[in-house]
Amino acid sequence: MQNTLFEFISKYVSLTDDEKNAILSLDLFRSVKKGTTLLKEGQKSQDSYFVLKGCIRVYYIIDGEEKTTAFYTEMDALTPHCVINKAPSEYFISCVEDTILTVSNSDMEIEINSNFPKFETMCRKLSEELLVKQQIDFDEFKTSSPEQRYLNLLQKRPGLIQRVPQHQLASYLGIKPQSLSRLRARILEKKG
Amino acid sequence: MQNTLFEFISKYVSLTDDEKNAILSLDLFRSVKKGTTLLKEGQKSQDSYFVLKGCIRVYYIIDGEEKTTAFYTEMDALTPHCVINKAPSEYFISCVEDTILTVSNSDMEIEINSNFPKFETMCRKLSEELLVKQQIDFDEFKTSSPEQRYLNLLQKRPGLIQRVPQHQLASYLGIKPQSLSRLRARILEKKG
DNA sequence: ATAACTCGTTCACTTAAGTTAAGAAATACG
DNA sequence: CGTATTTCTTAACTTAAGTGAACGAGTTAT
Repeated sequence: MQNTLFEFISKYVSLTDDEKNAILSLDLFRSVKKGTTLLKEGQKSQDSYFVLKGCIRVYYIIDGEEKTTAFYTEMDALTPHCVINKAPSEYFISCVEDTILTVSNSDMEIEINSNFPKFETMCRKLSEELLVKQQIDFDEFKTSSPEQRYLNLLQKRPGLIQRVPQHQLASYLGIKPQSLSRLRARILEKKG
Repeated sequence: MQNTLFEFISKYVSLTDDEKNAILSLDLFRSVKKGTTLLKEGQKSQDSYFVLKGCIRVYYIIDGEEKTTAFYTEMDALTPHCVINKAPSEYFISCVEDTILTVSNSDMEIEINSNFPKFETMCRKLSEELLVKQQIDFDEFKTSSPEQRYLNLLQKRPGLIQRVPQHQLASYLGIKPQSLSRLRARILEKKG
């Protein structure tokens, strides 16, 4: 499990064994049951997450309806808006599956930063990379239909469709669950 | 015009007069005519932009059709994907209006960085801020209908609708120009 | 000045998504 | 084990977006 974390970090900076041990001594690892809510709307939080195993999702509740906007799975890092904003959260975060993740708060990060300047470099690289990735995702979303989005997702994250309830997937694609069912039936028809 | 740049920078770090002069000596300012293409699909580029006056847009050409995904206006900064990726650009950038902007390339940024560590701090803060802003925009896009998106845009960037051709605005909203016309007529009906 | 083009709008028609409702299948729970 | 609940699918109907075509207004080019 720890290897997953270090494998991720090694994409951005290389750590000595001392540095690795320093990180391990922070005791960041947590096990969370399916259905657990990590963050609620209106809450203030300092916690960032890194998913080692399992799946967590971000969703809003708008007019009483859940609107899922993101799924984070193995090797995905998530810093909620409210941590950057220092404002109450506008959304919920909860576990789709039993999940193992690291939880780190701002104080810890400041402490790591002061001991290991490398860490700051990693954060800069990471947020630059995420910015570009997200911009590409957004562009793809804007320029394609729900059906294309679904086919796209099948290619890019083939596992996700199996792991996640359809109604959550539907709202992630910007449509209603009924439309997703219909759309899938339509695709099968075309193929067969 | 220079004040606009320093006003922007002052949101992230404070500069001494010496530092300001060092930036001015780089001769970053450019005037560009409406319609000029700053970046083409397939091109490699190192240039980042900051809009002082005017408007530039990002668009893809997919199946021969322009798909506009972003407009940048006064005080907006833009680093194209290809600068981070070091891969050929997937999209075009061109001027919607006569525009004044700063153009800086990676080499310059590295040089500024080595002389003013402040500058690196600014970049980190900026990309964190942009990441959150963009995530919120994406979430809003996913969770709303074209009509809601249009009304939203009217509120958030009221000037933009006047400054930009309707067909570009339509594809920015994820719909066809005809649908935008219809949608606007529908809204007027409801009001009147 | 006229022809060619671009741009925005409108219309009729097609296609796909939203809505409401019902029922089957899977899951959770006492 | 069976009951309740959630999840997924199907269907009929409504609403909105896509498509293709036509038109007028404004722009550009020759």
